Amino acid sequence: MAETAETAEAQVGGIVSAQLRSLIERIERLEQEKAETAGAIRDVYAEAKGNGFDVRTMRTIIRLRKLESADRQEQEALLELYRAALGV
Amino acid sequence: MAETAETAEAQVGGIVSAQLRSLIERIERLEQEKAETAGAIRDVYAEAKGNGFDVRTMRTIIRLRKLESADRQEQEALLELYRAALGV
Amino acid sequence: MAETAETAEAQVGGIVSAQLRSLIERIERLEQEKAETAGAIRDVYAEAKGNGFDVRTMRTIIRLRKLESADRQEQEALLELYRAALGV
Amino acid sequence: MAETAETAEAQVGGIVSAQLRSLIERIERLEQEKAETAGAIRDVYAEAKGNGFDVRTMRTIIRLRKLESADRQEQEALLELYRAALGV
DNA sequence: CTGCCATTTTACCGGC
DNA sequence: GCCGGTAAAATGGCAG
Repeated sequence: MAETAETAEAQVGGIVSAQLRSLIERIERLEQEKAETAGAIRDVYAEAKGNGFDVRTMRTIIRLRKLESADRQEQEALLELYRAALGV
Repeated sequence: MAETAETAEAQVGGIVSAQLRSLIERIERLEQEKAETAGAIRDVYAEAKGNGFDVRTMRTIIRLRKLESADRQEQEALLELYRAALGV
Repeated sequence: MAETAETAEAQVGGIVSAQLRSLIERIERLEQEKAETAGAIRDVYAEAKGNGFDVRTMRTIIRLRKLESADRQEQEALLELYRAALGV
Repeated sequence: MAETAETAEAQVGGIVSAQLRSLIERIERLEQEKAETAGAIRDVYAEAKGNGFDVRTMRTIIRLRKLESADRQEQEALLELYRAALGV
């Protein structure tokens, strides 16, 4: 066996370090992607504004639609909960 | 006039300090009140559970009702927005 | 005896339903109260800001004060914050 | 020419409406994409946690890395974090 | 004790 | 260029 205890430990530290680096780089890549998508959204709003639409109103519409969809999902969840509670 | 510049400055610092203390104490008092209300809510859930109700279901119902009310409010806000936009 | 089994059951269902409604309303009332207190807290922060205080620093002070069992390091941070806040 | 003024106006309204719908759908699509990327990030954090890494520390590291113009103090904090993370 | 959900804090974006 | 408000991230608390 060629490695002393310290060397083995160093290897483990190296491996852990490499894992950490890999995870962090993956996250940073994804965050960049997310930022780009956010940029694209901003561009669409800007385009809309350029075509005379009111951004504030658009945001309200989109928020409302999201809310309605969340509402529907909740209703389904509640129904499912009742279903389970009643052993149907 | 009895005060040197330094003394006046110290007075100002003292006043600012007293203001800060007062504001912080008000906030802490309100936060305590909020915590107490949160405790009361927990108690009601505990009571409900003791009477055989399913807490999870109750939470879902309450969340849904809040969502519905938020939805209604948003719809009104949207209407109001349109109203304003059209100069009615 | 005037009630059939089904009627009695329906009564029980009605009572349970009323209990549930009552519990939910109590919780909703308390949550509203809690929201109002939260609003009051926001108002105090707004007032503080209006008087030239830094809200972020105040939040930090309050958070640190909540940790009554603050270790030495936190005490130092608190001191440093006061120092900075008062421009000493 | 077959269209009255009102009809032409209705057409314009229809076109505006279609434009608005298109813009909103584009935004909603992009927001969904953004949400999916956010989900992927959460997954990576979960994986990291599963491999024994401390998520809070990782978040701090990533935040510090984002501040490319980190001053010396931050660099020291980063070093300290790595040191703690690797148990040196 | 783990995962989920609510709350709180931070960051961003539009408006003035 | 700043302010205010709104959405996202992060932390803390609670149920299971």
